[in-house]
Amino acid sequence: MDDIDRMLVGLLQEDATRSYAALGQAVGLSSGAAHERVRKLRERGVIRRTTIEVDQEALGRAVTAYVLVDGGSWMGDAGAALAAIPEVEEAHVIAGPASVLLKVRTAGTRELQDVLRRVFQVDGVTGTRTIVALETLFERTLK
Amino acid sequence: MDDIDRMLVGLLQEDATRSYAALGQAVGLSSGAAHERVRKLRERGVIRRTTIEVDQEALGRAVTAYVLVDGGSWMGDAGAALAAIPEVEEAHVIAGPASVLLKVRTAGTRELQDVLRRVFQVDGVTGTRTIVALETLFERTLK
DNA sequence: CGTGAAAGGGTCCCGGA
DNA sequence: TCCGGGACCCTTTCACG
Repeated sequence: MDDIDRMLVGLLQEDATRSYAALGQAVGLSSGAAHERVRKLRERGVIRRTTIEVDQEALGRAVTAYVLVDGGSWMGDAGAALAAIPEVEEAHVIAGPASVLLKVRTAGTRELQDVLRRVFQVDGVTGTRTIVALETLFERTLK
Repeated sequence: MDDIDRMLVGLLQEDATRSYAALGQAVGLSSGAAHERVRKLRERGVIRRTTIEVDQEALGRAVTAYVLVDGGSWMGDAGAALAAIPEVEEAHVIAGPASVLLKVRTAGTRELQDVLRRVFQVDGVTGTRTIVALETLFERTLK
């Protein structure tokens, strides 16, 4: 995990369609060496996978909301129960004004209401507070 | 934007290294036709770009936090001012207990404190409340 | 851990339906 | 809009430094 590895990760975050030849040239290595480094970054799990970034609105996901979830008994795997709700994009156990914070994306407010109902049915949940995003200023990948 | 397009988007979200031949086979088209559809999805902006998913901890980003930002005058482009802080991954104007919600990733709590200081210096900001993630149950791409 | 080259496969652009 | 073919580039591997 040296500076060259960090450069390769940065370049691939910007555009993962770059060829190994171009990557190598950018960091001062042959295509073979660049290929080998990227292979190892994948192997070690630094690079999890290569994906596409999708415009969620174009796919009918117009509403973004954050949900603060209250409740005490997080010993049972609430994680799995929350993961079973397809509209939940993230779930974090938090320090602060609630137990868990969710990021949720739905087609509309009606569907959001439905997701909240399902969250409420998860074991140990005693309440939810929802924060709706009116406008997303930006969502980006770091560095 | 028909069912085939949606399938192609789903397949590429899972693994963007798939060949057009494999994509075509999966949706019942030739490699050329699959290529053409994906090209148009990019052109229309449904597919924004192809990237890699990086293990943030492996890159020295151990702390994830959400910051509720208070303040009234969001006419000046606070968006640009917030985007100038590299540790801010997302920024949303919200309805609820604050004006803006940020997602922030830093190496440690010391760096988080530094980010909060810079957020406070943005025009119109009157206060912040920070929610630190103790454990991330999951972060995934939808569908 | 790096290079350079060779073989196989994929991308990408056609003419035609 | 899709198919099939072909030229070209890239990936992937390997012997060697």
